[in-house]
Amino acid sequence: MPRRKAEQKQKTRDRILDAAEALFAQRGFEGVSVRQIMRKADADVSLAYYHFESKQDLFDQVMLRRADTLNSLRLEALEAVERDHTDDAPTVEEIIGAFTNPLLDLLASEHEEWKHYFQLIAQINSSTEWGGELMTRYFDPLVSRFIEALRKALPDCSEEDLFWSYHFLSGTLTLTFAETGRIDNLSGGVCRSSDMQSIAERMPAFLAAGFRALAQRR
Amino acid sequence: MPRRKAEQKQKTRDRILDAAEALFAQRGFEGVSVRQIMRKADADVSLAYYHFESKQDLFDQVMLRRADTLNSLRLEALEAVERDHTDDAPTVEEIIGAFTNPLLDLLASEHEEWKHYFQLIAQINSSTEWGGELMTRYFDPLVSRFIEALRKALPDCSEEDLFWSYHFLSGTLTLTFAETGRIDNLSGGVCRSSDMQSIAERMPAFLAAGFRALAQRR
DNA sequence: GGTCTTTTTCAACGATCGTTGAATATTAGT
DNA sequence: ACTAATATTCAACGATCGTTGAAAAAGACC
Repeated sequence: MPRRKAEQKQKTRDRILDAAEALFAQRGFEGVSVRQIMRKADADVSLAYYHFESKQDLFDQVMLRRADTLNSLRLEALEAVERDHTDDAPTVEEIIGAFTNPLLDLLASEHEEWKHYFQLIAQINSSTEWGGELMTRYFDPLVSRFIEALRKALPDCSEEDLFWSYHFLSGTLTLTFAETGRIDNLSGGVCRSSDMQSIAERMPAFLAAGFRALAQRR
Repeated sequence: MPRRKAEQKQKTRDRILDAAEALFAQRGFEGVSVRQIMRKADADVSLAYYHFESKQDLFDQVMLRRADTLNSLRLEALEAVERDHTDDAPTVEEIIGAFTNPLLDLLASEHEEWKHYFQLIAQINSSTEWGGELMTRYFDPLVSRFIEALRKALPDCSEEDLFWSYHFLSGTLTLTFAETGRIDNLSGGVCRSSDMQSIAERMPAFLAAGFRALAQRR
């Protein structure tokens, strides 16, 4: 097994993925050309087709690259919370925290990379064209696991209310972590999209209250 | 003033706008070509450039066409709620209802047209590239008016909490009304994106509880 | 050093892109 | 009916698109 060469190849591949991730996040799949991606990656156009099958495949690999990391961290966080509750069930806040805290941690450690990734997810999640298959394939299994935990935390909540609550959460989450800057404009600088501290303090409380409101509905 | 001809022109213009709206909603600005739009509108390519300055202008006019209608209906609903409270302030639920009910009504009366429009808004709202200017220009003034009403309903709420609460609401709203079908997949058919009745019953309660949770935070 | 395999570059393909100017069809005003 | 104005079509432009095959460069193995 050649070492130097395989390493170099992986490095090039990652450079292409990074460039693609940033540009796709900014302008969407159709808004970016392979040529622009490779220019940003400082490599020849056709090199993209040596490392990837097609533009579509390149996009899929961008999505896949971080999906496993994210899913693992979230699952780990959920299991840690459950481990602390051997007899009783974790609270809604704790479960939502396990779902959102990994995102906050990742943004704190490697901000730019994950910011682009979350922007990409936000776009896909609110698109009818792409969202369906992609989100279902890579994220729904873990989401079902979280909903299962929430079901135990809210035993009186109906299935419909549970799914709708998660759906509302999903919209809040994807928009917030996309850091679109919308709130910066609207608030005239009072709030900043990138202020993860403020988000961590507020989002779980806001969403948990919503879950409880629907669960206690008659 | 010529009547028949001006009418025909307006009809053609609307046909182009309808086709563009549907396709932009489905695949985004860059994902659709002017030729595809005009094929769907059953008209020649260059006719697009007789009615509109450019592809970008066509997109802007698609956005503008329904913005005024939507803003007016929302403002009217808010003022109706305020009229019913001469001495005390409206509740958070009522204000949120005035913000969301017009969307439900429009979807009930002209479902397809407005569905495409809301899908378009959802895409723009969660995009860093386009969202900034467009949303700020056409919707933020009215949003500020709603936040003002919410401030009166929650006099103890800090400014930051108020803006963050609205931001969370905004994510929930745009995703939900885009009818992406995500919840249909996730729930295995228990919930349907197009079930406006279920949304009307749940969303205001969910969001109002969130607002109150942040307002009562110490 | 020479050979083989792997990585990168060069040059080009047909298709489609947004846009335009001139020609044609349709309607308005007289 | 004739003319002027408006609405629509035809034909084409240069640019860029995603993608490919063959040549060149670089590292691995003997």
